[in-house]
Amino acid sequence: MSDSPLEARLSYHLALTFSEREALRWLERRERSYRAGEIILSEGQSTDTLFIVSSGWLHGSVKLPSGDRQIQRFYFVGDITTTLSLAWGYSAATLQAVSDVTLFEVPKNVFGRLFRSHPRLGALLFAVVTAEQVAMADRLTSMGRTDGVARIATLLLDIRSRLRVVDDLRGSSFELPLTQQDLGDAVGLTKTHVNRSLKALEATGLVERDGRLIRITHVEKLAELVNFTDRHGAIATDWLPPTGTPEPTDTAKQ
Amino acid sequence: MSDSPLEARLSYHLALTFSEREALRWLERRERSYRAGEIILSEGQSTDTLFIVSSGWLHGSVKLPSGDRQIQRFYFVGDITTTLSLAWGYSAATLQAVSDVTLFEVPKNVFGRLFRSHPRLGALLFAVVTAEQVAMADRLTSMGRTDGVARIATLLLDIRSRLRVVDDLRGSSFELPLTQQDLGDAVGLTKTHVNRSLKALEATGLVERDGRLIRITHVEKLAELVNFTDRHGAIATDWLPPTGTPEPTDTAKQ
DNA sequence: CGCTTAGTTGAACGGAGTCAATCCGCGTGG
DNA sequence: CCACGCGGATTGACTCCGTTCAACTAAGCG
Repeated sequence: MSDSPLEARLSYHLALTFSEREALRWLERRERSYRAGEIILSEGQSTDTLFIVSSGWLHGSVKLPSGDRQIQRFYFVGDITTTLSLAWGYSAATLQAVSDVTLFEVPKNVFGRLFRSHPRLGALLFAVVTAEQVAMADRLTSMGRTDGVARIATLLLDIRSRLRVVDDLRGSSFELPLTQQDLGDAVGLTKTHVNRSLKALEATGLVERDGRLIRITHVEKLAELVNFTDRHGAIATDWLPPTGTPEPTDTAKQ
Repeated sequence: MSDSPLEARLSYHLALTFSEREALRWLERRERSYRAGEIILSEGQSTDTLFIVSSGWLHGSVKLPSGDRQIQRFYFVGDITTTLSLAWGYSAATLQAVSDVTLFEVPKNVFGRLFRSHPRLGALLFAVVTAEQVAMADRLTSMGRTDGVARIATLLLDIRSRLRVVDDLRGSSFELPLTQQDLGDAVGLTKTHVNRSLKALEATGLVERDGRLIRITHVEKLAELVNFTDRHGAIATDWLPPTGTPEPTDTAKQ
């Protein structure tokens, strides 16, 4: 009965009330599917909807005048693409499907109402974005201060930990429907060097590859080697406000 | 009467109600000052407070096992350091004062209550963080896909546009109390190469330096040259929920 | 089966790092 | 008022990681 991705994501952090769960499901009404590789939204394109990932995964990227591309972030099941366009009337990046995906389209104003009807959810969503920001800061650190091998390793670990949450992920291997060019665009390397870095990673014995299948044989060891911290675990919720809405008379004080 | 930095920041996007303004001021009660260079909070240190920047600016950084440092982001007047510790019980980075600063300390749960008493502010804060995330994605792109000169130029443009908001910033020059090592730690370069990049920038005639004073003589031209977009302007607010709190009976629907 | 896209590999180049000396501004103590 | 000390800015020489350019191979597909 409850296959709501967003609900699942938030429930991971906190036990939701019936009312809250219902409100989340309310967001997930307009559904649409895309094929792997399809472009859902282009950079600069005007839009007033957000997307909640229902299945599959995708990425947001930008193109530079030089022709280079930077993949800024990946979106997995339960993620909301608020980054792209909530703050403006247009999208700050191109959203493209990595695998076949199903998305819920949420008008921004519907999303906005959620903050009013369910303040606790609003606060929780805020915290989730905050955690994402830290994850992005990690990537920044990775790109700014580590070499090719470490960048690739970090990316693989990160993707793995995201896929783990939803997909079955039996064993330690997972499918990576990304081109080496894509990997390079994500971590700031040339496809050529991505290839060499992958080879080097394999040589350490910590990672195995078979076509699009990646297997990290010693997750802990690799994580320590490249100083990786998983930012996708549970977040603190002790500071959240109580459920429901306060008395209408309760304005500022309290 | 209204020298509340957070209020000023949010008012920039939206006309606030009296009640909302009062609620924001309520956050800014515990004030504390630090000298330039002082460390306010260390990476990993446990804490349950957030900081609102009242005056001056600071940065958040992490240290790598290799000894390298990465400055992940700068905080200016009106910024809230939710990134650092809202989602966990400890800080994800080290917070250090760049200039002399004054900060308001806000307990996380007090911050949380704001979402309940003033949902619209909650949504607005959400949007602000979203915009910050896009700004950080820009930095990622800059570091992943551009050379030293462009990275430094982008950083200077970004800092300038942030300082512009609050400081007087008469003319086009501003003081940059950052070491070349700091600049390097921010954009992923060696201090040596930062120096060379700065020299190269000066050679273009678009930037002038005099000690710690930076002057960008042709902002537009430089911005276009390095493909810089200012993400700190006004954000869309048309999707925000109405002011105040809804009827207590109004739970999920609507 | 030919075509096209992605993965590999080699060789040479170059941006950025490393190492290290020198310069400079400035505060301090004498 | 001046010598000294120190952190930061500069600059030079050399090295190296990652890019470029360019084959060449493997894999999917109509």
